[in-house]
Amino acid sequence: MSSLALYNTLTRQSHPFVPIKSGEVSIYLCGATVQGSPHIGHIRSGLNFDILRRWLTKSGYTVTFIRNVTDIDDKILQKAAIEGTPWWALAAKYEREFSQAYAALNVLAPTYEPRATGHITQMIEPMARLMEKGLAYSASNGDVYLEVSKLDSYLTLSHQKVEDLQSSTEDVRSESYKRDPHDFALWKSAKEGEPSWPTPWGSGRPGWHLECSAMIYAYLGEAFDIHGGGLDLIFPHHENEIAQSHGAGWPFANVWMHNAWVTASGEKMSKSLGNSLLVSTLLKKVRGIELRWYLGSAHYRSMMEFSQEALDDSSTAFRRIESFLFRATEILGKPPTPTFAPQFVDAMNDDLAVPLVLAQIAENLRIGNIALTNNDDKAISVAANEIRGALEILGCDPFDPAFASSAADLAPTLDGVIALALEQRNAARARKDFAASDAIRDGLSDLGVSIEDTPQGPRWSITPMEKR
RNA sequence: GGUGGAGUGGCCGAGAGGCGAGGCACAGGACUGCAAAUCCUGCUACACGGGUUCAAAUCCCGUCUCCACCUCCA
Repeated sequence: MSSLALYNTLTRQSHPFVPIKSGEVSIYLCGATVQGSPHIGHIRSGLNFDILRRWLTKSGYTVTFIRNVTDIDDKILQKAAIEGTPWWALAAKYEREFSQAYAALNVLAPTYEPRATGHITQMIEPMARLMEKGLAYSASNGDVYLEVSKLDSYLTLSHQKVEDLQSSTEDVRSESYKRDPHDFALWKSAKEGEPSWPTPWGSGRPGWHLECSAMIYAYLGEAFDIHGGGLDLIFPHHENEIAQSHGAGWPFANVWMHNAWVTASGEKMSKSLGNSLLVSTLLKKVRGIELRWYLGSAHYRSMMEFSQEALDDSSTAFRRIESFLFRATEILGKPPTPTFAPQFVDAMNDDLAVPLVLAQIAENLRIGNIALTNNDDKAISVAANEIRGALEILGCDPFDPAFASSAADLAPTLDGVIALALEQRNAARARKDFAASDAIRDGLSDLGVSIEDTPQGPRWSITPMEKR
């Protein structure tokens, strides 16, 4: 049986995964800066790493998964000022929206979810170490900067040269405070009307990068296994995390994993382009499990071009799978038991080759449907078990209580009512009164109840309201 | 300018030297009172130009196009 190999952004290659502590895996994922509503790109990141986490857990590792919340930054302060609400209220509002979106898509809650503002004390330590080593300095404006030129190495993740970097306009403006335009802020000095916390170098608020280094050290220690995030965090965020943490004397992350974008019309989704697709908007069109199936279907390192058509196709495909599992459950008298086929294990171990898994599911679905018509319970069971096993890792198990709808308790009643209608239809069909039988079927269909005649008798399912 | 990524059939999307990934759509067929669902069959593609090789979508050289990052970003 194969063992897990993961692609490491640091080396641009896949390597066999070897955890620091045998049997344990520590993961840190850069979570959201809670300054707006979550769009599907944000959630794709959480979802990709959720699949990794589920797979590691199923592979027998004890996984510690930390995903932070950045609840203080320039944009949060700006937006709060514009809206006239306290910055912490704005941050909390969007943090709740992210939590709801994660939950709707069955992204497991992290082992711990630290907030930046709750870890100011922990940020002092790396700053102090960097100051002691002479790698950081306190500038005349009260900011604390990391002096990039003093580092042993810099930009090892993005493989760039410092001199090739373009200087930003901000750097040009603040050059008088920085010793070098490429130095970056660990700590920003207190400004009128902005929140601040005291430090030995004056009061202020954290720079963007320091919080992650500090929280990683607090929860995962000096060295940990996997650091994840979106592709756009490689530079500057992750480079600067490396700079701070290495500078502080910590070995830091072993493997760096980065997920690719969801694009719309070929371009990265972003608020400035106005092409953001909010999770809440899409959840009005498809169920959470369907949106997850769609967003999880591409390989995590591949760009994913969103289209409504692709989402609809994907939902239809998922309902086929679901329908098979439900029919199998009815025939077998119990839900399938998740199992993992060797090919599935190989695919997941190959840097999470989800698209290969999709092909395996499609093949199993075909075999399972044939078994269904042949009344081959053994084959039905094998196919259903393997499909459910794969869906479980992908976080799309229809039997997962996380996806149970509030209407579930109405199901027995509905079932009875529809069964009654179907009895009438069968009676009509028996006396060859097809006008009457079709009228019943059409009537149910108008209400969103679709009927399938199977060798085991008619089945019904509900078509979501928005699809009609 | 620097650093990466991508271009695969009508559409989506894997693969990374040699047995047609897979899905959707479409066409034909089986089943059905008719549908739906399901199954079977068909649709044989790798941006362009060279090269290496017995063999290239895959390796090499060149070209074109698109995307991302270069201090807000998942």
